[in-house]
Amino acid sequence: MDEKDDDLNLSLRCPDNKNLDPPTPNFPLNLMKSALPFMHYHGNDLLKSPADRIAETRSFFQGIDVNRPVTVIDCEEVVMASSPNSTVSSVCGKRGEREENDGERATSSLEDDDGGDVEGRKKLRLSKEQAAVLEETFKEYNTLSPKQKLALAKELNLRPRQVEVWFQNRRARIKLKQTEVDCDYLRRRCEHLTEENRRLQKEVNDLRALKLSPHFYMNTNPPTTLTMCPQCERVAVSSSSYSATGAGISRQHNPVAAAHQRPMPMPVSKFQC
DNA sequence: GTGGACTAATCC
DNA sequence: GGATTAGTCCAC
Repeated sequence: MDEKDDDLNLSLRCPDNKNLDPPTPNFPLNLMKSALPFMHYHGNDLLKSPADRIAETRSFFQGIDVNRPVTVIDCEEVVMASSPNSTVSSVCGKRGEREENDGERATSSLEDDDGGDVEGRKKLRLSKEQAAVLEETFKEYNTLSPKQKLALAKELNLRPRQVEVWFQNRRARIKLKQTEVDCDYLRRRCEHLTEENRRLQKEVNDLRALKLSPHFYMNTNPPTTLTMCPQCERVAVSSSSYSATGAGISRQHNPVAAAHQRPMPMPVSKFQC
């Protein structure tokens, strides 16, 4: 068994850990463009790294009065981002309609009441900046309140529905990855326990063979006792007449005791001593 | 394979 | 009834 198993530190995420970061507090409700560090990627802003922008956004988010009323500047409005990486918001029409407007990717599109388009779905690729901000926000709030969603959508020039879908997918895929980690851990645990079971079975068989062995009944005065090592839980033979010279049970016929005496490399795991 | 988007089911 | 999840499609 790989000793790395000992380092397996499964941090099972509680499915409800979203509640650890309450979505609502400290989220920006002020949507004044002048206060939004990400709203304009013009001029010097383009020279800033995504990390700088994230830091700006973070400080911005944390500096907002949560109780201030929301100033929503038409969050459904789709504004073309100036960033060369920016893409137009996807459109949310029925499947089958989505191929109709391939040539119009760079234009804003008509939308229905829900912020969705009626022209058919287009594939959105988030810009690095958008993805970075979404990721950073997700680290703090893995679910968004409606106000948070609106604010973030406005900031990133996305539709609230897109932000919502992004968070849904993010949660789903993180959960999927966590499930894979869990499965891997359980598989290793199963292998470990199988191996442990095999070893114990062998010890049982050895002890049974020992019991049936003629040697077991020789020199039985004083009585031989089996004791279990509290550390490794292996059974050892002890007897007042036992000696390393073989007066008692020969180590050759007592593999358990022999194993205990021998400086055998012990399988190390957190389940064994 | 990744990730944005959708629908249906489920939860609260 | 709105929010979320599970499952899925499919553009890239």
